[in-house]
Amino acid sequence: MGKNVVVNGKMYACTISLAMDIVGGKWKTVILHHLKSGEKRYNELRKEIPAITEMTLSLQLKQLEENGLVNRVVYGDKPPIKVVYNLTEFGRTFIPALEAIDQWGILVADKIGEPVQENI
Amino acid sequence: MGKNVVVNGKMYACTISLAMDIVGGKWKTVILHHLKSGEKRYNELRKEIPAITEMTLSLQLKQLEENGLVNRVVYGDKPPIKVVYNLTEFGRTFIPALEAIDQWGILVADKIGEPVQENI
DNA sequence: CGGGATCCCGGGAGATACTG
DNA sequence: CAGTATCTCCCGGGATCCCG
Repeated sequence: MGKNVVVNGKMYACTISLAMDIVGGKWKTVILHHLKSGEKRYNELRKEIPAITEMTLSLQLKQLEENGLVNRVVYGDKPPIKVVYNLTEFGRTFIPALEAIDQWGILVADKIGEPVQENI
Repeated sequence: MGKNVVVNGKMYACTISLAMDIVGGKWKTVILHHLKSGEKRYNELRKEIPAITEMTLSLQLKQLEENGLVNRVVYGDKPPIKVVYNLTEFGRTFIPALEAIDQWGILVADKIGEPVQENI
């Protein structure tokens, strides 16, 4: 039932745990979801994910980049510089799973979520 | 881009973070994956997921049960008792996402995983 | 057999302030 | 503009032992 796999020196008993080790955590899937629609600048991501802190956002982006899911492109060498993030080809292979998770989240929200005003 | 949702008093900025809050973590998707094929006893799960500790397994099962994904059925009242876990109807709604994650994990393993002997 | 109690640790994540 | 540098807190998860 799922063969053992070794990736980057770490051993996984099944492919599910491998996948969750790469895209698990509180923010990674959220970031990937926001990059699905196209490239985004750092501050765009911050505004679209208000609950994340600067430090956590840049840390998660770095980890996604290290795992080859996200590409980081820098424009300019003197401040103000411009940095753009987008999904790599490998990152895009995760989109089907991402959408399946999103669909399930929508189902859960419809089923047991309480409605909330958009604006205060 | 994804409306705010409140579930169990917690607020989520998008459905992805809601989903990850329910099935995230190191073990929940792995457990659900092993329950996909049918009901399992506690010790069956332990043997199929050797890397998990007893305490963590029972804790994760309890949380899955609290969120309505897993059903726990007890047979007998004097030790040795028999406890069986299976997916609820709601838990089964997560299977498509689970399989999408699994497929992606397989893809990752094929792409960057190193092969490993099954037996020592 | 299927857990609970207890103790513990590492790292994920936040708050605040600062910088090339 | 796009981050770092610290410091801190919290808690998911592990280790060990025990129990109905």
